[in-house]
Amino acid sequence: MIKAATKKIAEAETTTQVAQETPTSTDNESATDKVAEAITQGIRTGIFVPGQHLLEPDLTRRLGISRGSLRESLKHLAAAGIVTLNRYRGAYIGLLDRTATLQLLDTLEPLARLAARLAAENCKTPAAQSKIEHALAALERATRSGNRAHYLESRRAFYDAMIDLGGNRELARVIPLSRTDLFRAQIETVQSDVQRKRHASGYGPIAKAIVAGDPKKADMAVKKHFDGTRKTMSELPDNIFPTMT
Amino acid sequence: MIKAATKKIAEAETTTQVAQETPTSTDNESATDKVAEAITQGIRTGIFVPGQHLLEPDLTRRLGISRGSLRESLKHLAAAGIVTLNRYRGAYIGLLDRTATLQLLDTLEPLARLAARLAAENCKTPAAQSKIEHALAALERATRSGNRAHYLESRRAFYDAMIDLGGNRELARVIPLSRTDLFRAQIETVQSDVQRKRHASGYGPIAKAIVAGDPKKADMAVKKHFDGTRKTMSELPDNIFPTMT
DNA sequence: TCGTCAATATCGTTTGACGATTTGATCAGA
DNA sequence: TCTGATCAAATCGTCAAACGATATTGACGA
Repeated sequence: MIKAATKKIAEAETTTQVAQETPTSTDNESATDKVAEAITQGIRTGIFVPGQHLLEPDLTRRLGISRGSLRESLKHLAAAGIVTLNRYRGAYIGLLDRTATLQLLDTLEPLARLAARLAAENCKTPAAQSKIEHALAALERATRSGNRAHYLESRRAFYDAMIDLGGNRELARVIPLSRTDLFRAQIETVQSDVQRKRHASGYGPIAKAIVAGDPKKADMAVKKHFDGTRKTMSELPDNIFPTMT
Repeated sequence: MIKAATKKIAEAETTTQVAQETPTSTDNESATDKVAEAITQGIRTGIFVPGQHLLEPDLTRRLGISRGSLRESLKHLAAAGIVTLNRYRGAYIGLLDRTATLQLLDTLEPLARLAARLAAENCKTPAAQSKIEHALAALERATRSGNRAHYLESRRAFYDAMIDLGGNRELARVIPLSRTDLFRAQIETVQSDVQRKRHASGYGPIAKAIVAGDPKKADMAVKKHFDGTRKTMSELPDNIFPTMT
């Protein structure tokens, strides 16, 4: 049975299509950055599955780049925690067990709350308010659409808008380095619709508090959002997490 | 589609190993990792100065590695914010202006406070307590010695001990990705002795609260420490920061 | 059935090469 | 003299090929 599963993974690897050139990509991007972007996008869209083994020869063929550039990309992604490198064994898409997920939430929460507070403090102009509201509207639209990649993209866009509004560059640098995208991509595939809805509904109060310019309320809204996520986590069965052997 | 992805997760579970890196120091370091370590250490010792331009030919000669490996290292360091890469212009050791420094403190503070709380909660055994006390003793010794590299090293070791004790792996991953080392290395060269002493004295109460197993007090001690650092920052003249051209 | 050992696949690293871009100096003209 | 264009050198981004090192796999024999 192990063999069969392995074969299925192999099939998925070989039949996976290269992510077509992103229409929004700028020409200023280097090849290695484009590859990194392709992989992160592939995780969002489900082309790459958490835990999947990435083979250098395969990736170089599919992405049409040299091995050196690919390895630079993998180094970059490894530093961001998206892939893990095992010496002489290659790269794997990151995989979070239950403990790692809870620790991720503990780490991310204070950063997200800081981001919300800063955003609320700086949300004075109508332009800023509309940016948050637009991001929220897009997120709600994506939630209704049921398209997983679209939802994950909008969710990240909402965070980006919030962080950008706050104006703290270091925060903007660090938050994406937490493995939130990985966590979301992994959970998104296993949670129920009601859990998904619960999670998505948490962004409304956050946006409202930010637009109202109320840092304290924004902070609390984010805290509540994280508490809800922890609740969802506690409801998920053990078998969706990798087993440590 | 979501169903399919779920199935993929299940398959990945059975066929892929949990990417679990060995937390302790492993000697199976690759050359690129060693180079990255050499550069960060070089920053601590003052061999590399913030803002310095790193030339690939020079570094390959000096470090005795190939260009490919060096570039992988630089990619890793860039992801960690230690160096910044400019297309066709090369790599520069990161440089923080006053605003970036304050934003760095704002971002790092909640993480450090979380680390202190977790450490205090888990500091039940005598072994754990002695580890913190040893780290503090080494830090105080380094402070008295006046050796800058030694002090920066001990300071990081103290943080590492605290983070390790807390047991949150994600926090352990994210905190080094903030550019604290860069900030410290930059400030260390310009602050006065009284400022240096003030900063170093902040670690005593933190360690004491952790050893006492008092999360709340540890949290407050870290907050005070950061407030002191902000005060030091406000006392530093503008001319020590890079001028934005 | 289980352990041993060779074959294979993949990774880590080096070397060399080529075009693309920036940089700095040179030089002509106002 | 100053200004601007021109050109050569330096450096970077990328590719290709190769070699040893290591892990994985599968066959073989006890």
